[in-house]
Amino acid sequence: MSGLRLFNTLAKEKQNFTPYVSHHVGIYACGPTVYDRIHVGNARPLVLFDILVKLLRYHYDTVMYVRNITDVDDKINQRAMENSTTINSLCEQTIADFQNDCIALNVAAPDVEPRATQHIAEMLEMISELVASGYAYEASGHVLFSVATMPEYGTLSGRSMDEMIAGARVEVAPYKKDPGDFVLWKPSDTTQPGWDSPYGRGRPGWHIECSAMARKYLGKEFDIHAGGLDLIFPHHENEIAQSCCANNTKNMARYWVHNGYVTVNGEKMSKSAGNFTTVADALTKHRGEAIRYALMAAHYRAPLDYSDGQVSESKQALDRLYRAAGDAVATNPPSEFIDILNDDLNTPQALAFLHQKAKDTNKGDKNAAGEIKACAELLGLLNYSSEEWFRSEADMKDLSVAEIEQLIEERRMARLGKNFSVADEIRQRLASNGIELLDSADGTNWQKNN
RNA sequence: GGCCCGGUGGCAGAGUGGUUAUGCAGCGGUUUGCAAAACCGUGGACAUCGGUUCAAUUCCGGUCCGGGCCUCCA
Repeated sequence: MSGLRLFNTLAKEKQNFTPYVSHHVGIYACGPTVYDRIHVGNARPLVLFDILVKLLRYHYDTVMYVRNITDVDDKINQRAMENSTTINSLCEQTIADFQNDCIALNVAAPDVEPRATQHIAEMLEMISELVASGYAYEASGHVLFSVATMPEYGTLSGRSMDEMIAGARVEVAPYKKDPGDFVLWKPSDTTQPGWDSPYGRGRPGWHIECSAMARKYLGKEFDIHAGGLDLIFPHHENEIAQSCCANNTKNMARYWVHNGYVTVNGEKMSKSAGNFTTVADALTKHRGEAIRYALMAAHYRAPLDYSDGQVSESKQALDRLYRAAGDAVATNPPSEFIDILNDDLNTPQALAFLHQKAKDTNKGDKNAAGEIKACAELLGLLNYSSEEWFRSEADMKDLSVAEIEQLIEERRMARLGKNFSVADEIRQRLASNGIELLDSADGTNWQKNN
């Protein structure tokens, strides 16, 4: 019994979480399409589901976390052409960049990170099952899923076929039997990546890879499927259709978890809107850990407005935690903290709890610092020693550590001689180099400010 | 056009049918040669209009405003 409760999009309410197999959890999250660097909006689910997986690992003996990489997609083809590069080298470069971004944000690698192009056979197998059982049909070189064959289609997103047809703004391809039918396989010309198949040389539609890879690594029915709100329809709806029909199961995953958007001035951050900040850009101004903190500062289902100011505040909040926790050794997270995270991953309240513990530490509670460290581990925060945190960004172009320490010694002598104007000059000089001096009974410490 | 979500103090952001989180910023203290940190105290909010209730920011309904999905999207 974990006590974990999650808001399940399928049920539209918070539910107690129980895995299919006791002590074991399987979770799948939709990963990036590797045609471009990820932006802060893409980073939110990475960080949140990283925390969710850490919490699951805390509760359960084994957790199988699968996060795919989509490396076959028409956006990739287009971008490779625009950049006069090959699809392969674009993908390899983007994956390498992606992994660096994850490291900077302290997002742990999943247990399996399957790539679509390495699972074409599994996709074709699932497609042939769907065709054989009448859920899919061939038309004009395409294979399409027939939504009319699945009465439950639309359950996840809460829309009926009638509504969708009523609101349809898409041009419907003439070969579709039904406007809602979606592509499982499509023909490739000689310039496009393609694989031989019973339907001719072609490439997979977007959705089938997740169904095929989830089945391979997690089985026909698994516990949690996660992703951004914008994947509910059509992506996840279509995954469910493919998987449930091919596998003859009631569910693909039992719990569907969706994170809210990162917004900019209240509007969704997205590639197409052009209002995005890449993680790489954000990292030129901010610490990865501060960005990570900012991404969990709002509840995961609520929108999160991204701004430099927001990240700077996160940095200040982290400073406070680092000062309080220092280099204490992590003990165990208090049950109160676990309860907070168990309640649908309430990270803002979890952070508030850490700040409460910081206050306790400052007031003399000897256990609180170790508890802060332990809690922070679950959130993937406070990964540095306080020296690393407060000094690592020090700009050493003008002053070496030895020079800083020499100046501190000169200042100490000046202070001993009550020569405070000299002491203040040294403080000023260091301050203008971004070094802040901290006097205490034990002597003078220094840190990089801001 | 259809469907969905949200509006909390200067800002960010939890939560609750009655006792007003947390961070940053403000104010007054303690401390400090200075600075920082820390501590103590303090001001300040639940979009709006109705309804239910002994009591509503919290439940219900209308209004206004904002956002999203229906098309690639985390």
